[in-house]
Amino acid sequence: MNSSHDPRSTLHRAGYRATTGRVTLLNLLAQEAKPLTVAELHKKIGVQSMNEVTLYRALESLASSGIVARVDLRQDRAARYELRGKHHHHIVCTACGAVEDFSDTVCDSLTKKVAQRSSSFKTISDHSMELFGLCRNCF
Amino acid sequence: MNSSHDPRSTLHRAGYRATTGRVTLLNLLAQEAKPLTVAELHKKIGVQSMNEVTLYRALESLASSGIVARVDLRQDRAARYELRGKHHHHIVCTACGAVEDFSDTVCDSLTKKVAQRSSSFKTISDHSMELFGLCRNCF
DNA sequence: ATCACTGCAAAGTCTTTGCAGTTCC
DNA sequence: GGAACTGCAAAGACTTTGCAGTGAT
Repeated sequence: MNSSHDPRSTLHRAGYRATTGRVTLLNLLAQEAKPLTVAELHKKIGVQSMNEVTLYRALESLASSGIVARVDLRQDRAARYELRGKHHHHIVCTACGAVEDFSDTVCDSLTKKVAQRSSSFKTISDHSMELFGLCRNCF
Repeated sequence: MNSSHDPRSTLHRAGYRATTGRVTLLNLLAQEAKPLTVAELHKKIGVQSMNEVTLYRALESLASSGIVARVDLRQDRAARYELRGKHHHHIVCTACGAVEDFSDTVCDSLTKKVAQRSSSFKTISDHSMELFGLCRNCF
């Protein structure tokens, strides 16, 4: 049985301690459909349960080890975080902020092609791609 | 002759006034290879020549009318701006911050495909895509 | 017992807002 | 002349840092 959905082992595997706050954070992120800001996460976790600074530090750690991803959805100045599950991209409604995921079928090959053609780049390790438009409600 | 490289007419066409600061800004952006932060632009324009707040306001206007584009290159928390010429994307070196442009050949078709398949989105008007890796110097 | 983690307070960075004076059309 | 633009000062939003105390392993 895979342990990838167990916060405690996820944390331990990455060399972190399984503190209440971080476990709660990972559980919360696991059931979220879209990337959340630190303020949103803080509110959901419970303002009392975890200091906002601690949350910042936890997210920074988790992002640096690839457990969570930091996403820019152009919605505001705040960074958004989501669990790094299977690779995907976002479609964002520029009016209401609704987010839908989609899987790409071409990014990998495009990345390879661009890397080969580039005169100054050696390796490409990651990429971002988001679409922006209007959802049915806002159209 | 096309007036698309003349800051004054660019501004006028968009309904703005061709003030010294904005003309200088557009000229500066035209000769830049990569997106710059407000602080970088401020320094290049000359700290005396244009107040930083005015620069923020100018960039906000120009971005809202599509003359400049705001870009997120994950380098720091500051927004970066570039002239919106022909559509392109960026490869960013995660070590030194070097930026190279590339043109995409697949984004448009991907966008159409995703829009068709999406259950909740009506139209897609824009997209972002950046690649991250290591340049030859940092490899 | 040790070292990662936490909370609190404080500061730092980037950006926006208000308002009075100035400039472009 | 009038609306757009500007500068200055101040506030606001988001994030980071320092340090002493707490908790997980």
